[in-house]
Amino acid sequence: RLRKWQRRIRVSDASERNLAFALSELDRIASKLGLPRNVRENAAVLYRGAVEKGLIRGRSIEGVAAAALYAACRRCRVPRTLDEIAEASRVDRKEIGRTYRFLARELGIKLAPTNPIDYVPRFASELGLPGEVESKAIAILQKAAEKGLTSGRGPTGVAAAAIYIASVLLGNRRTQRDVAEVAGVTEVTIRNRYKELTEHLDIDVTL
Amino acid sequence: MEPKIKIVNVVVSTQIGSDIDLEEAALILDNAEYEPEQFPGLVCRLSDPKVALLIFRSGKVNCTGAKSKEEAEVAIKKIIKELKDAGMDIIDNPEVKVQNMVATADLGIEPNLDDIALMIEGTEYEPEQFPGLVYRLDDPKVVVLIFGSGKVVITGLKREEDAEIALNKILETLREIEEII
DNA sequence: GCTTTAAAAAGTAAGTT
DNA sequence: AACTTACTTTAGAAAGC
Repeated sequence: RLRKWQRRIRVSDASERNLAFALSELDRIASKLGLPRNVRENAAVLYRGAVEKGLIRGRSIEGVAAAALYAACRRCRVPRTLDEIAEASRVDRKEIGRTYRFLARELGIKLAPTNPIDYVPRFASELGLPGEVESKAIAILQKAAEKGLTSGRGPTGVAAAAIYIASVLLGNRRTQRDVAEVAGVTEVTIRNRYKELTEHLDIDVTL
Repeated sequence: MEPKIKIVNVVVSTQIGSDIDLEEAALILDNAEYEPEQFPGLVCRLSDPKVALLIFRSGKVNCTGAKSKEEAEVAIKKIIKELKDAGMDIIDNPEVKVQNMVATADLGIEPNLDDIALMIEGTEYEPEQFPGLVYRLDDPKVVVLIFGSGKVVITGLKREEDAEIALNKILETLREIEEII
């Protein structure tokens, strides 16, 4: 009887220790990515939910924490790519993606596909672009979505191309190389999306 | 027979014997690779029916890359003959079972993947990772990858006729979505 | 879970020329 | 900038780690 009691204490000790570790992991990764408090809190809620439903079995705490953070970023509309999360954590993108899908399914969270528009504020800010360019890029992306020019393409690539076009149109030009770097895509991808957007949206970009 | 469905890959399994000496088989078969440290099966590629066969010590055999069950059977008979002619103890006409088939088709329309992802349960669409939307059907238990172009990949098929059934179900679902929108 | 096999879809990436 | 090659996703079997 005493044993059983001690075991319970041990188990709850381990659970608390694991939860504390998970929360510190969330904070560590979130800090590295400069994520706001609400995202961290959202991720913590998701993580606790996963613990309560016993979804951690067979998975690493770091993996679930990283996936929870990835999902929280999307829910808060300040998306980070799987590569960014993977780089900030010590979990590879494949496992984060797999765990994220598992969590979304088991916790009954349905996340809309990442909207390229959600990447614009961050990318534009990192490029030191003014609000007008940001607004123009968003307007381009809205038109692009209406014409089905975003479906199937990587959200970061389309967002990058829209920002590049907007920067040129409003006389705040950034090079494709610079935009590509902050967006984490190649210049080739920006060129491909650039061609597609300017052609189908009848945008005249005179350099 | 409206949509032109094309089977592009058939995976089949069978058994051609038991306790097969893979080292010996590797010497007999031409294009064979056997590296037990890397994988327990012997890999043999044929060019005639362009397929790949995996042969295991247990005598179990997998054949992939065929365009039909018949093609896979031809391939299996070929290696059986080669191994038998070399004196190995092999089963002659083993029963071949189709484990999976992959087909491609075209919906004829360009679907809005975002709408499908939002409105249909059981779909996964993560353009950051892959351009296709993953649609799992329960009835014919298959998985369909839907692309923005309207092209489609159906996999998990056990029977060829299920491809058209799955395709029609998806077209019907897509029509329902458009009505709602 | 991973390893190996084949094949398609479309996007993205990387290395050459 | 074009080409080529290669990896992302899906299913399924096999034997072993």
